[in-house]
Amino acid sequence: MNHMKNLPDKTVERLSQYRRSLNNQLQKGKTHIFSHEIANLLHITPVQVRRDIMLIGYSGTLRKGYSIKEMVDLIGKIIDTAEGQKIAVIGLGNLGKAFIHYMYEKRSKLKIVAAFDINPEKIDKTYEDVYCYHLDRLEEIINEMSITVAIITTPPEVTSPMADRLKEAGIKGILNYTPRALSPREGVYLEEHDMITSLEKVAYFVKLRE
Amino acid sequence: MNHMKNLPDKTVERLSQYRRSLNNQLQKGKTHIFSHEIANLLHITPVQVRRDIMLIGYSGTLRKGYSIKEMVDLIGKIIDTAEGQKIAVIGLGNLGKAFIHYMYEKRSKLKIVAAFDINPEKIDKTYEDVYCYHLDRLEEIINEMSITVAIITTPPEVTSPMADRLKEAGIKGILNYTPRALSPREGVYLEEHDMITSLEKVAYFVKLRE
DNA sequence: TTAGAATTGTTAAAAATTTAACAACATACA
DNA sequence: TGTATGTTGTTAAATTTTTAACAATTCTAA
Repeated sequence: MNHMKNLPDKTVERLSQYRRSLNNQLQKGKTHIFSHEIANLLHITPVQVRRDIMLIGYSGTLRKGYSIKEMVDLIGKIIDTAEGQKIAVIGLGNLGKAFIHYMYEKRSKLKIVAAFDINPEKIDKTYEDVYCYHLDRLEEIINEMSITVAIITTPPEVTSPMADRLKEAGIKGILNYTPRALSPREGVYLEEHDMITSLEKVAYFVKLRE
Repeated sequence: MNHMKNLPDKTVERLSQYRRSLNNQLQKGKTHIFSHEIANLLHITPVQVRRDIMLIGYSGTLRKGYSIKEMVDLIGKIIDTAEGQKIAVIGLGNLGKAFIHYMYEKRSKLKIVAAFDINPEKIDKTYEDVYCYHLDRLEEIINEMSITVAIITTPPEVTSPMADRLKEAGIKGILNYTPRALSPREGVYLEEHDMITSLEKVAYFVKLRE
């Protein structure tokens, strides 16, 4: 179980995707699955699937494949903390709401427990069961609820100061979905996602093929 | 100019990020920039920056660094098509709107020219200058406007049939932002993005550090 | 005018990631 | 029974990506 500390980055990313697809299959009533089936779902190679599975220390049975249930549980043990982590959404605009909606279908132990905004019309109401607080109460609520991860979906002008504030408030991981890139903060894991970049990548490869 | 056909995948992804940061700097009045400055902005290494720049065939001046303007233009030449590509958003929910809003600040030649939905309240109105059509007119409009790329932000149940329909309609690149993974379609470049995965990755690394 | 500092461009080495290859085994069925 | 088929688990090879190293150059200023 301890070799899992050293899982390759790429494998970690795929684990989450495996679970997404495996849960789908589970709902369809499937109980076992072969490596090449998983590979098809994610459009990667079967070898890669088997290798990842090896790395997390799981084994399938030779002619039946892998137990979907067992794999989902194991991935959960690796990816989630025991109690799950708590997440805050900073900025309850379209993107913030999209996140909340996304998480609503509950694939993981991760839970969005609070939203923050400065728009009085949004404050002290819930959006899909998530309560929206005034930004002034950021530090207080993060502390009270032991929130560890924050998703920034604010306007780009305030991205950077917001990251500072989140760090001060004790946040350990930031997912930045605003168009403005952040520099890393000591002691805070930072993941950037720029929606335009993902779009430009698609456009580039479309162009290449012409 | 022809060696650019073979740019490494990772370099292509970074090009778009370089431009995002360089444009920021340009607005601040900066005209030249060193490799280590760019590296700081994206939190990568200066060597990597220089190597990427080498690969796209650009050169800086030895003590002044790189001309920001020239780099932005060159990246544009590589990433954008001459006229830019046209993009459709499928599903004008929170996520669809977030995309439109994001693109509003216009960093690239890419342009969202149409949205599609089935909600009568949204149809035949514009959202931030993007006109929303009824989904029934998908094929017609894609054809008329020569739209090449589509972003799927529909509910997960219809992700897969929608991809089929988009392929039939002549779409060349799909960016899937729904929680349901797609299998690849012949002749269509597919990029998946699952918001939960990006969140789980952050949560995983936060957990690791404890 | 020469030494020193800073920066680029590029080749080579290292590290990470993916893919191939194949032995071992289970099952089906002739 | 035993042979063919299909699948896993794993080592080794190949590929991709990152990092290191350093020569070449420009500028500064002693």
